[in-house]
Amino acid sequence: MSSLVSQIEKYLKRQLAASTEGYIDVQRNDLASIFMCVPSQINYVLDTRFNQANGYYVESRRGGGGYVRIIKLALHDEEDMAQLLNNTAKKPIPQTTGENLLDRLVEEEFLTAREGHIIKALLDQDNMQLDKESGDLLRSRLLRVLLLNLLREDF
Amino acid sequence: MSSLVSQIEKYLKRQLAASTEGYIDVQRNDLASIFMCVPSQINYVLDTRFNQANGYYVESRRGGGGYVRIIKLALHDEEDMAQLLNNTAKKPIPQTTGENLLDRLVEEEFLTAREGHIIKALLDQDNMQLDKESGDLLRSRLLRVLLLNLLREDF
DNA sequence: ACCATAAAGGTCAAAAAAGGTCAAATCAGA
DNA sequence: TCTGATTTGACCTTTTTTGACCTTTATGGT
Repeated sequence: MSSLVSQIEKYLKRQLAASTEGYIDVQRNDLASIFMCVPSQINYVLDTRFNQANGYYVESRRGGGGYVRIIKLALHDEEDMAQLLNNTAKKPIPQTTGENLLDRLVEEEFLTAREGHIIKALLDQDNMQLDKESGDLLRSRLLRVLLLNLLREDF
Repeated sequence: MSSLVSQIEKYLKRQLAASTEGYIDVQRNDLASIFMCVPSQINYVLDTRFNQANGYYVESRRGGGGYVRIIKLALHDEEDMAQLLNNTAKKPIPQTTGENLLDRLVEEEFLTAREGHIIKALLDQDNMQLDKESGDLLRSRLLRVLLLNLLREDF
C-alpha cells in the first residue's frame, strides 16, 4: 500500500520523463483532485521529492492562470559534476542528504543501481559506526572521492 | 506448543519462499494483529530470526505507508563468501589486505572492475583521513557490509 | 485608474500512521 | 531453581496526511 506521496511522486516523474523540455507544468488543485487529497499534499510532495538536493527546481505562480513548474536539473557533464564537487567540499553531509545525492547519480546514470545500493550501504551511519559528526564528515569526504572518480575518463 | 516467535518465523519464511524477488514487505502492525500480539513482538522475531547471522537483511520505513522489508541473503552455494564473512569479522583490515580482498572479489566476479575501483578509493586510507587504527577498523566493518550486500538476493 | 472578487498557490502546525527501543515480567527447559 | 528465551507494555522517532488561514495575481465593473 504505497503512500500517497509516492504515488504522486511516480506520476510526476513519469510525466517528466515523457516531456522533451525537461520540465512540466501542473496545476496544484487539479493534481490534488486527481489524487483526491488536500492541495497542500502536493506541496509536501514537492518539498520532499522534488527539492534541490534531489535534483529538481520548482517555480510557481499564484493567481488566475497560476501553475507549478517542475524542472529537472540534469547532471549532464563534467561541468555540473564539478559544481557538485565544490558544493560538497568540506561540509558535513548527513545520511539522508548523501542518499539523495546517490539516488540522483543513479537516476542520471553515473552509477548503476547496484553501485548506488552498495555505496549507500557503505556510507550508512549504522554501518560506519562513528559518531554522527565524524560520520557526516567522512561521508562528505568519500562522496567527494566518489565524484572525483566518476569524473575520470578511464573507467 | 510452538512459541509465538516460531509461528511468526514460519509464516514469514513461507512467504519468503514463495516470493520470486528474494524479499517480502510486511506491515508490522498487521502482522501483530494477525498473530494477536504486541507489535514489538515482531521486532523480536526480526532480531532473533531474521538477522544477518541467520542470512537475512531487514530494512524498514516509518510513517504513513511504512513497511518492513525482509531480504534473503544467498548463503547456499556461495560458501566461500560465507567463509570470507567469517574471516572478516571484527578484525582490523589494513589497506593492502583490503585491496587484495577487493581484487579477489573482482577476479571471482563478485564485483565488476569498476566497482572494485570505486570501493578501493572509498576505503583508501588517504581518502578516509582517519588515524590508521580507526581506518583499519572502519575498513573491516565496511568490507563486511559489502560482502553482506553482495549476498542480497534482491539485486 | 481603482477596487472587489475570484482563482491560484503557500505556510504551518496538529493529528495520524507507521515503525523502533528498552526494560520488566513471565515462561520453559536443563 | 536458575538461566536464557519470550512476551508485554510504556514511551519515542520518523514520515505522511489534513486543515485552517495567508498571499499573490488576474479580471471585470465603476
